[in-house]
Amino acid sequence: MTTEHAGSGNVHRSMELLWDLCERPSRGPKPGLTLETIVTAAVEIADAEGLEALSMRRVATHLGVGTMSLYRYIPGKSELLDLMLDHVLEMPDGVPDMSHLGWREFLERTAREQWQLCMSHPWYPFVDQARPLLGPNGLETVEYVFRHLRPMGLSDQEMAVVITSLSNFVESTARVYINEKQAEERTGISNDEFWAAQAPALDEAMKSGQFPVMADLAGDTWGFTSETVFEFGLQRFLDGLESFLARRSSADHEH
Amino acid sequence: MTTEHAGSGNVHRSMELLWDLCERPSRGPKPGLTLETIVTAAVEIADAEGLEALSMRRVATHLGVGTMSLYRYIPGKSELLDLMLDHVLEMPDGVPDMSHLGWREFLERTAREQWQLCMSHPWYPFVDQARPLLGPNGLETVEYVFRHLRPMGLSDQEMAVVITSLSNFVESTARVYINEKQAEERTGISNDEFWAAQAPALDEAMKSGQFPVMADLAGDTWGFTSETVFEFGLQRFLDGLESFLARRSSADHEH
DNA sequence: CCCATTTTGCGTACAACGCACGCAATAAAT
DNA sequence: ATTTATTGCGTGCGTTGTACGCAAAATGGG
Repeated sequence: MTTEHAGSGNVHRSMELLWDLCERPSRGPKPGLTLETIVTAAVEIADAEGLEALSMRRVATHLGVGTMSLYRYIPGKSELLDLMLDHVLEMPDGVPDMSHLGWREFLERTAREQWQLCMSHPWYPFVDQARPLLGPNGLETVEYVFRHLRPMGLSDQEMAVVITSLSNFVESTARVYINEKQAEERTGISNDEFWAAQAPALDEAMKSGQFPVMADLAGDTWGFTSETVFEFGLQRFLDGLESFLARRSSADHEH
Repeated sequence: MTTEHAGSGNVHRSMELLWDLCERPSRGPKPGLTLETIVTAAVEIADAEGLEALSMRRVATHLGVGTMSLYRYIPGKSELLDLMLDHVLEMPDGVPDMSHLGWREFLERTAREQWQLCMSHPWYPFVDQARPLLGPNGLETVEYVFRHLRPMGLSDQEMAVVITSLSNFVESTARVYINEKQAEERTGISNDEFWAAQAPALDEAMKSGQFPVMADLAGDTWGFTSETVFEFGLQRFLDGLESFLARRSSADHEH
C-alpha cells in the first residue's frame, strides 16, 4: 500500500542479527534454515517480482517451508527488510581502491555505483531509510566514502550534506526510471497507448487557447529518459560543488 | 505495502473525470454525493492520516455512505488517486505573476513551492508519477513554469530536463524530511532512542579498528535535517546551471 | 537410560483490503 | 401506468502479517 520503512521493527534485535551477535543454542532439533538463506531468498524475490510481491508466505514457499518457520529466525518482516538492505550493500570484490581519483571523479563514481545498485535491486530506492540500521556492509560503505572525500577540505558535516544531497537526487531519479520501465509491465498498457488515451482531452485543452506555451512546445520536449536527467543533474550538482569549493578556497586565501 | 501509481486505472475514464467531460444523466434518484466531495474527503484523509490509511472504506465512512456508493462516481481507487493528484495542484489565488523574476529566482521559487506542496500534502511525494495524468491544474502548472523559463534560451527539451532534475531532487529530499518527521509517531520510538538502540553494536564496531574514519567523525556530522540538504542541494544545482548557461553563452559568442 | 527442558516446524485464526455481483429504491421517459 | 436507467449499498472473494499453541526433535542433567 505504501512505503516500507527501515528501522521499524525491533532495532535491538535487528542489530543483533546484522552483526551476528547471537550464539547458536545447543538444544532442540537442528535448524533446517539459516538467516543468510532467508535473506538471500527475500532479496531474490524482491529483485524478480518487486517489493509488493515480497511476503512472508512468499519467502516460505520459495524455501519450501511453512510461513511460521521463518519467525524462528527473525522477529518479523520489518527486521527481514533491515537485513535485506545491508545485504545488498555487500561488495563482493571488497572495497575498491580509488585513492587515485579526485573528489569529483570519486563522487561521480559513487553516484554511478548507487545508480547500479538501484538497477540491480529495483526495490531498493523505494524503501524509507530515514532511520537506517547500520550493518557491517552499510558501515563499510560509509567508511569508504568519507575516507575518499576527506581531501576535499570540508567539515565532516559538510561532507555528510554533500553525500546526502547527491544520494537523494540519484535515488529519486532511479525511482522514476524504474517506475517508467515497470509501468508497461504493471499496467499492460504501452507508453504510446497511455499518452494516446489522454490525447482527446488534451487536444481539446490545447484548442481552448488556455495553454499557449504548452500548445507550442516542440514534439521532442518530453523525449528523454531518466538516464538523461541523471546525467544532467549529476553534472550540474558537481559543477555547483566546484563553484562552492572555489569560493571557499578564495575566501580562505583572503584571510 | 508499496508505491501507489498514478495512471494505473482507466486512463480514459480518469481524463473524463479530470476535465469534467461527463454529462449528468437525467434519470434515477438525485445523487447525494459529488465527485468533488469525494476527492476533497480523500485528500483530507491522506493529509491527516497518510496514504496508507486511505481506503475506499475509510472515505465512505468519512462521508457517511456505503463503500460501494463511491463506485457510482469513480471506477476505482486508482482513478481517485489521479483526481487527488490534480486536485492538490490547484492554485487558490490563481497563477502568480512572476514575470519580474530572473530564471534563477523563478526556479528557486518553484522549488520552494514544490517543497510547500509536499509539506501540505505529505503523501504527495510518495506517489509514482512516471505516468502522470494531465488535468487542468497540472497542465496550468506546467504551462506557467515553461512560460517563465522561456527567456533562459534553452530548448524545450532542455527546459524539461532542468525542471525534472530539480523536481526529482526536491521530491526526494521532501520524502526523507517527511519520513524523518513521521518516524517517531509511526514507531513510538524517539530519534535518540532509535540511535541508542544501535549504540552497543556500533560501539563494538568502532572499537574493532575496522572503521577508523567513522570512529573519528565529529559529533555533529549527522546533526542536520533535510531542510539543510534541500537548501544546499538547491543552491549547488542552480550554481551548476549558471555555469552551464555561461558556457553555452560563451560558446554561442564564439561563432 | 530416562525425564525435563528447550528449540524447531508450522497449522489455525484474526481483521482489513479493493471491488464484482446483484438487488432494492428512486425518478425520468414513454 | 409501465419501462428504463441511475443511485445506494450489502455480500463475498483471496491475500496480508503474525499471536497462539501443539507436535516433534535433540540436548542436558540426574
